[in-house]
Amino acid sequence: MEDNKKNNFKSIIDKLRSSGLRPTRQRLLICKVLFGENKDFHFTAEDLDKIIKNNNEAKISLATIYNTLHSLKKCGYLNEVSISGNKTYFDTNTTSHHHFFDEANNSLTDISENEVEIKKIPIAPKGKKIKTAQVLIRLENDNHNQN
Amino acid sequence: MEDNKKNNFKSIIDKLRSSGLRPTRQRLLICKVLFGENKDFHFTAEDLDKIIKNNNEAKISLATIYNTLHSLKKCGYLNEVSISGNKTYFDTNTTSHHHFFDEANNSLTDISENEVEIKKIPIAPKGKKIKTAQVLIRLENDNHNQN
DNA sequence: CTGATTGCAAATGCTTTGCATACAA
DNA sequence: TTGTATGCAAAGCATTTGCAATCAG
Repeated sequence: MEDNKKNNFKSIIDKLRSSGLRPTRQRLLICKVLFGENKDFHFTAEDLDKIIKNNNEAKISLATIYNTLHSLKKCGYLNEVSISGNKTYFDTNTTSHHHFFDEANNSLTDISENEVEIKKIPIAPKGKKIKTAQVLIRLENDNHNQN
Repeated sequence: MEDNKKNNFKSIIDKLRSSGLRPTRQRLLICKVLFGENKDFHFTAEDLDKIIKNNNEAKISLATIYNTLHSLKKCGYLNEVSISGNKTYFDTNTTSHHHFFDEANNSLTDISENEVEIKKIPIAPKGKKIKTAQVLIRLENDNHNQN
């Protein structure tokens, strides 16, 4: 487990290097938070800022957080998800997948690709091709049947 | 056709009234723009502001445009679509439907409900129920086969 | 009249930018 | 040393809010 983390850490340095990103203290810390645990999650720049502040490992300026998130996105280590209005959400899960969006608390959850099956899909307009087809399932509270 | 517009216009007044919205000059003008032509479209508050400015019918303050859009949304005459990042898009098509999003030019197009069929869908988490399931198909340019 | 609506300008919230300082190679 | 990256504070947008003036019923 410790070994795993070390390996992850080392591989992160390599990944950054191979993408032309210098493995700076700030980038490593951010990557540790984002990719250290191996569960996928969604977050905003400010979420990440808070997590880092709470871990109270040396602080990172918000500007650097934004820079780094965009760099990681450009290199394909993060996806950007546009769902709830005005904030930019990032997703550590870069594979093709679907989402639940819970309107009661503005939270986003992954749905793995194989839990959804699309049977019929329109053809792309001329000169275009389909890049991805993602399903967004909006949830609301079920007051009649709380299970 | 003129009759149709007049009817639309009249029905808009009625609609507004029946939703408890006073048919003010500003609201009528906005509704005329949004629902006068009977094709569905997508727009931002600023788009609407420009359209109204260009038509150079009496100007409407941006704050009022925002207010009105939110009122119309609340009454179910508009849908809000969150797709391309930081701006809020509205959609005059309030029926359940899907979208193409063309990444080459950031444009959104409707896909009618019956062009898509979802075969398998996950069950909602406890205490929640599914409100809608919408498919977003991202498009990119097809450079190999322009048709 | 009386409460709803408008319009302005100021305020807010998220994100980006400019630029001097610090750092990695 | 040399170009990259960081951090701060300021600027930039889209959107919202407060409040006085205006309008609809």
